[in-house]
Amino acid sequence: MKEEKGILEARRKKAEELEALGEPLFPNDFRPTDRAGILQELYRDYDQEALERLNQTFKLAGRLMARRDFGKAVFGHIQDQTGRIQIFVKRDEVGEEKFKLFKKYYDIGDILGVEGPLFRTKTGELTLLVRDLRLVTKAFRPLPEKFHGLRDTELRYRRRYVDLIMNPRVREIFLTRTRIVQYLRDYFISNGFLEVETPMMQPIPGGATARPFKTYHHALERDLYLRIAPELYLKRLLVGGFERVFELNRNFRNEGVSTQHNPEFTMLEFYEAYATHEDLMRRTEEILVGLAQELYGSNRITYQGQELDFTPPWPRIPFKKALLEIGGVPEEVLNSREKILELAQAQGIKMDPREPVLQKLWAKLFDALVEPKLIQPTFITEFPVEISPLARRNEQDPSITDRFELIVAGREIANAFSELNDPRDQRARFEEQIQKRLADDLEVHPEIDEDFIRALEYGMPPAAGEGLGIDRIVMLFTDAPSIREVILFPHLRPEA
RNA sequence: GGGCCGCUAGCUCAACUGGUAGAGCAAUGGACUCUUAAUCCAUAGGUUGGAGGUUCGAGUCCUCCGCGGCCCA
Repeated sequence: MKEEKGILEARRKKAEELEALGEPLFPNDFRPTDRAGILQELYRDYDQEALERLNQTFKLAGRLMARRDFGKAVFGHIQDQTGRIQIFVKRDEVGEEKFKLFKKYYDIGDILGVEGPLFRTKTGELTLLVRDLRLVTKAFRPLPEKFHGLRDTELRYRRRYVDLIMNPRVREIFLTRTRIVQYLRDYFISNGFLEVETPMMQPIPGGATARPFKTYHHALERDLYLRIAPELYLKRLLVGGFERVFELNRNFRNEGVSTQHNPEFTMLEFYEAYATHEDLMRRTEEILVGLAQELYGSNRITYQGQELDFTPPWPRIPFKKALLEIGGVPEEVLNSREKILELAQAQGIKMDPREPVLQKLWAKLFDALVEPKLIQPTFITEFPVEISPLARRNEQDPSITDRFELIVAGREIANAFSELNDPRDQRARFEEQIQKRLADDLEVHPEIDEDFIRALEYGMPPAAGEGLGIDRIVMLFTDAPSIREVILFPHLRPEA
């Protein structure tokens, strides 16, 4: 057994003493009827007299966060999901025996059940005068320091439960995350979209270019991959006759972990039959403005010190034009592999010189030179067909696609296009992708998803689809600099 | 992947050019019936992220490693 250090040992010993006195440490028969934050709100404007007239007692459970001991009376604060409220425990109110238990055996960090009327202290704070109290859950570990709380970033992520106890701002971020997810779900449901669930484990990972996680199904004796995107399955549903569908769930990509990337992240993908990417641009504007209004009552929000204005319409800039004018890449460079590689070298942009697809090099330039400069919401359109294997070709110019990406604050927030529904072209694009694939490229799967082609052969209605990066949207609307601040349990390397 | 910064008591942080590792909060014992970072007295608490090295002597200097953060790409 691991040797325990002073404080842990003391707490354990104390708990065992309490247990020996016949007090259960983890009872489950206390039923609170009130909550701290609700009481604060309800009785905010009640003065002492009004509270007395109420002539009512309240019952709540919460974690003891602080105590101030005066001998025969103790002030404390208890905290539940909704907030905090001060409690006043007096010997004369709770009786000698319970008072002694409280003073000697209950610690900061314990969850207590308390009962009594509300009053106002001399300083005017709404306070529960405790008539009865008991231990609901004994804490065997001490909380962090009351004033500074838990600051160490690493510890905050590794022990998010402590982070949530100590830092109200963190609770707020995750409450906002839930509101955002609920808003989006409501939006799509009320616009006639069906929420569906498609496979997380796929025999052929598709719908994006990314290195997948691989696993193995023993009974089937086959490899399976955690999905990198749900796209190909959602399109099968369009074939099946569901005309508006969405899925809001996790994707997995086997890439680095950092403040901007988590190996599992949340994506909302939606597909709309008989719509085009133009329609989706308008929808995207509507959705983000709606969120800004819902959360802040304004089209403008502040992100990391800069103001973002979501008032539509947002600029639409063709991909190539953005490279030339925003990225400052000269036209003659774009058409020469050698010159691109030269430029990349000079600017320290990482590129594989063996990469056979010129447009993939363009994409690298775009990520490095254009994306970071786009702060206000901007649609980039007309992506080259070579890097858009699932998007419909533009009718006038078959070298580009009817696709857009939404960039906000230098980050890709959404990716959408009118869907390619010609099975012949789709097969040709997949074949092209595999043919041009470098032998050690783990981001392009070397097999064609034949069943997906077969589905297209049955006829997929014309449609447009979009993926919204939920973590990034939450970052924007909670002013979070790191993806780790908006994911409850972000992946970190194993503890040192 | 590269550069820089950090890792010291449960938590938040000190410790000059290398010279006996400290404080506040938390804890323990005590005083106190309107405090809110309560106050006052006392006590205890450490393999300084890990492994090597230099030195009479290392938290401090050097090397390697681990984890995190920031910046670059």
